[in-house]
Amino acid sequence: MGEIESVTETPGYRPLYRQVYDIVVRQVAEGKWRPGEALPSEQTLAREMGVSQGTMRKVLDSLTAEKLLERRQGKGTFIAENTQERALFRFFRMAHPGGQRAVPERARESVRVRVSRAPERVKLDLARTDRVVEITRTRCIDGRPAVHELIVIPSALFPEIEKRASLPNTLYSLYQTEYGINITAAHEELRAELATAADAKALQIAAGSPILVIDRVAVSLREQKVEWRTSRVRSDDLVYAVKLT
Amino acid sequence: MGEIESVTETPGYRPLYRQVYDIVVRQVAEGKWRPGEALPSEQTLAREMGVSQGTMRKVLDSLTAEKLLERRQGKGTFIAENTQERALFRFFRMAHPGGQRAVPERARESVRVRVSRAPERVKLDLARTDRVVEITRTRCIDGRPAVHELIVIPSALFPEIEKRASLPNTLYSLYQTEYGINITAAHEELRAELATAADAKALQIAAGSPILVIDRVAVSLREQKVEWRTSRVRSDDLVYAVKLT
DNA sequence: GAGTGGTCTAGACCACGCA
DNA sequence: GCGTGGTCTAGACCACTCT
Repeated sequence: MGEIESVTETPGYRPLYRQVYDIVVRQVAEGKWRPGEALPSEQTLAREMGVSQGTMRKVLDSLTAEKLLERRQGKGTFIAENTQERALFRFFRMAHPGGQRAVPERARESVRVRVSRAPERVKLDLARTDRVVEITRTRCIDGRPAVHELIVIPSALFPEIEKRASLPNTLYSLYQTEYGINITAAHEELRAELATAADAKALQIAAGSPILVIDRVAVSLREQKVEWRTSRVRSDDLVYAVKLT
Repeated sequence: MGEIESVTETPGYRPLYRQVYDIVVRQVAEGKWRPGEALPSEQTLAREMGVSQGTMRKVLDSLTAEKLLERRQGKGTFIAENTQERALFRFFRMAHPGGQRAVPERARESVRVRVSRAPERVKLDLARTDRVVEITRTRCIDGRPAVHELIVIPSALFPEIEKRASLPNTLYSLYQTEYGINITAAHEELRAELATAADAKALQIAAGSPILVIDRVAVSLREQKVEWRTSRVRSDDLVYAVKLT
C-alpha cells in the first residue's frame, strides 16, 4: 500500500481506509469509470488495493453516503448518475407550501462569455485574467415564470459550453457527463428582497413584491468552487423547503 | 436476541443490528441515561445484548451519525448534550452575509396556555381538545432586534412550562433536560414577506421592508411533531445559510 | 447456481485519555 | 498501565439478481 501525503492538519496518523478512500475518489474524479458504470466487485477492488474486504467495504460505504457511488445488493457498485430526477431535487429546494415538490421547466436562457469581475473572482477563487461564462435563464413552475437566475462558471472548466444549441434543465448532469465535473455540495444563502422592475418583468409579478433571493456556490468533488448562482424566486405560492438534521 | 416487531414495509427480514438499534433508541428515549452521561463500553453493551462487538459498534456508530450519541476515543460513549453552543447552531441558520454565524441573544418573551386552533392541530397532529403553550419572543443579534417568533407546543408534553420564571435562549436543551424530549430534525419552509406594522415595531425596521419568514416543525426522536415555530427575521444584514449535500 | 452486496463474528493491534 | 474507542483482518453465511 503506497503512502499518500496530505496537507491536512493530521500529519501523524493516516488510517488505511483513508488512503484507499483518497485513491478511489481520485480515480472517480479522473473518470476511470463513466456515470452509471459498474465498478469491480468489493473483493476484486480489495485484492487490487491490497486490503481486506472489510476495509474496502468501509471505503465504498462512505462514498455511497456521499452520493458518489450507488450500491445495489446482488448487482454491484455503480458511479452515481446525476439523472434528471435526482439532480433536480437534490439541489432545487423550491416546493409548494405544505410540502409537495415543485418541478421547474426550462423557459428562456442566454449564454455569453466575458471577462470576470471582482466579486466573481472572490466567490470562485479565480485569477484576474480568467474568463467566465454567464448564463441567465428563467424557469417556470406550473406554467408560470417562477425563477430568474444568473449563473457564472469559469470558462476554463467548461470549454465551448457557450456553443451548445441549448442547455438542459438540470445543468449539473451536463457538468458531470460532458465536462467531468461532479457537484457534491452547495452553500446557499437566502435573503428577502423586493422585486425590481427587471424581476417584475421576468417573473410577471408586481414590482415591490417580496421575493426570495438565493445565493449559491456549488462545490465539486475536487473541492473546487465551480459555479456561482443567484436565483430570484417568486414567493407568492412557493417556499424554500429544507430538512435540518 | 429477542424478535422485535415493526410496522415498516420490510416484514420479511430484520437484521440483528436493526433490532439492537431500536432497543438502544428506546432506552435513550426513556432516559435510561442522562444527557452527558456515559454509556457502558462497547464490549459490555455487546455482551449484554448478546451480539458481537462489531455489531454493537455498527449500532453505536449510526446513533452517533444521528447526533444522538457522542463517542470520544479513549473516554467512552456519551448521550449527546444539546449544549447551548450546539443546540444553537444546529438549527439556527441565520448568519452574516459571507458566512460568519450570527449569535442570537434572548430579549423579550411571553408565555401562555390556550386551546389549540385548527392549523396547529394539523401541524402537530393534535386532537380537538388538546391545549397548547404559546410562546412569543424577540431575539437580538449584535444588540439589534432580529428575530420575532411564535412558538406553539402541545401543553401535554411540557407540563407547567408556562410557570417557569424564564426560558433559556436555546429551548431545545430545555426540552431535553427537563421534559425528556430530544429534537432530532426540523422541517423548514422559507418565504419572503413584507414587514407588517407589528413586525416593524418588534424588529425596529420600516413597515414594508422585505423579511424572511421561516416556518418550522421540529420532530423528536420518537418521530413526534413537537413544536411549530414561525420566525420572522430581518433580512437587511442577515441571511439564512445552509449547506446542501 | 454463480456472483454481488449485506450481515455477523472473533480476535488482533493501534491511538487516545487518564490516573 | 489500563480501559476506551478506532482500525484491520479473515472467514462464514444470508439476501438479492440474473441466467
